[in-house]
Amino acid sequence: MKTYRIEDIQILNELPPKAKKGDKIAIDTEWTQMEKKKLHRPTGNFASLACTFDGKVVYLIQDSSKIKAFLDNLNDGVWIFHNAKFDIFHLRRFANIQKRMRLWDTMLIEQIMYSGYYSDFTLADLARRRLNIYLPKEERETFNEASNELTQSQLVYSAFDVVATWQVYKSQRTEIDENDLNLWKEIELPFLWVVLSLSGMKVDSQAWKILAKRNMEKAQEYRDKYPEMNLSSPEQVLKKLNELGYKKLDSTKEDYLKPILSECEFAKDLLEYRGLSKASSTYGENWIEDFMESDNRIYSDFKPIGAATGRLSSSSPNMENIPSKDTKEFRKCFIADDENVLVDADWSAQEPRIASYLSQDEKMIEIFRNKKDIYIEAARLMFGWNLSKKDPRRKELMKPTVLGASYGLTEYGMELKYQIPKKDGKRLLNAFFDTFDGMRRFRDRQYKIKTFVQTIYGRKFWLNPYQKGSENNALNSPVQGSAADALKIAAYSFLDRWGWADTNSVMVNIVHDEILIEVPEQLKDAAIQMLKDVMIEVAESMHDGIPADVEIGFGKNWADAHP
DNA sequence: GGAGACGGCGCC
DNA sequence: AAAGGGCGCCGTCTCC
Repeated sequence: MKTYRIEDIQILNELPPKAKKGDKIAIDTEWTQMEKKKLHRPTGNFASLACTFDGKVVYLIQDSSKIKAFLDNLNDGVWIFHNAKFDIFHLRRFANIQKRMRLWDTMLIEQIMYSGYYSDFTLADLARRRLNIYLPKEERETFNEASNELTQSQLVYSAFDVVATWQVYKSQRTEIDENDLNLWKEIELPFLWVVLSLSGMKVDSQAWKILAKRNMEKAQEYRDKYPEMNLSSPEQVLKKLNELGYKKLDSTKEDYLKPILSECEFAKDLLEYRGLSKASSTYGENWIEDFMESDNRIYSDFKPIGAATGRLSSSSPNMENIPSKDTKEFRKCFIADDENVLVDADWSAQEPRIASYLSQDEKMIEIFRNKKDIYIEAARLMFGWNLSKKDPRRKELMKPTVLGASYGLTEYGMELKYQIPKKDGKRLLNAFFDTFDGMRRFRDRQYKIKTFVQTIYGRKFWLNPYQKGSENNALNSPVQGSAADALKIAAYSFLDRWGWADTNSVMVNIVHDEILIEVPEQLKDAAIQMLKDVMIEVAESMHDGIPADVEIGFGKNWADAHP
């Protein structure tokens, strides 16, 4: 593997020339003293901005007052970044950058082309794979500790980075096919601007801290009850359970302990403790201290392609796993500003609808066309049951069966996860695939694929047939990924229709199939109507012939707004 | 004292 | 023999 040499490039410490339409310009920035876990927030200091038109001559400035002029000169060209979200967010601290479609992101494009095939998409990974060039990691890691002024060696390496980005672009451009290019232009590129526009969610920090304190104290009571051991240590917990006579347990996770809860006080205490411990550690005081900003809002770092399926992910903090099932207390802490309300919309039974489209299962499609509840109707067709919406069998048996059918759930999983006896689980799954035989054919067809599978809009997921779980990936990725495609299109379309804002848009959170916006109270009804319309239109144009349904609500906090 | 693996668990 | 997909974050434990 090669490394770049200084004599391969020329560094000019001046503004770039005026770009012409059609110029392809790689751009890269460097920042010093960035706070870890806050790379997505305005921390650190500007160090350099570099670009190259040809992979040889690099224009590089270190004076932040020249950023605007630098970018103005590049305006007519196509901008190439590796992880544009980062550079654009930080450049916006110095220059107004409007959403533009003349943009290429080597990271997102590589993810579009190779999700599932590779798991690492750093610039160094791409340079290694595509260019056979080694970008030294050591130098890259010196930027954080650096003082504001970069050393000569750091400047050279930042120039190498922008050259690598340009060369990776060239390599991708010759290889990318029409399908992947469309995904970029129609879905990921527009959605990138949504992520850059997101506002944070406002948090009632007082309420959160009271909650955190209570959970901490309750967790402490359990620690005091078992002073001889550490309840947070699975190893010690397993030892204790063995002493109590539960010798064949090989895990202490909740699923394995549920069967013994009625007879074992320790197991019961342990699970109580775990819940409180999780709440007070992951969602404790630190959460506020670490992430709440001076405007009382929380700004998460959303990765546009966070999962190989195409889903987003969220971190620092993760806004996708705030507790909601056992208690609404946490989501009550996410609030709207005084004159505003939160509007919260999610697609109902989104994944079963997508599965019915992909499989073209006639009976499932019929149920959705008749606007019926999929779980109730499946029970009727499978067993002749006549369930009400509140019948526990709907939630406890039918939901796992219908949803699990697109994941590859087995009767063993059903027993472990839902305490459904294996015999009954087997019966449920058999009845499901007997009744919905299109789904069985779809499943069996997907299971045979060994190369890649695609979403409705063509997003690829590369399979590794030698990897455990590959068959289920083939089954589930098109379903999960199509849902992600719809989400991205809907989020962009809504903002486009509502009125675009480059930063601090009305959109405040996105959770897989759920979109949250915060709007002035008097615009609430219009927002509800528009968001619902857009989400239904987008879903129905994707799964053509199958109606979509959106549940939408509003309120002063997230819990009340959630339908 | 930090990195990384692991067990565990929050959400969709 | 194993036994549902996708994430990110916590504490523990081990290693250096």
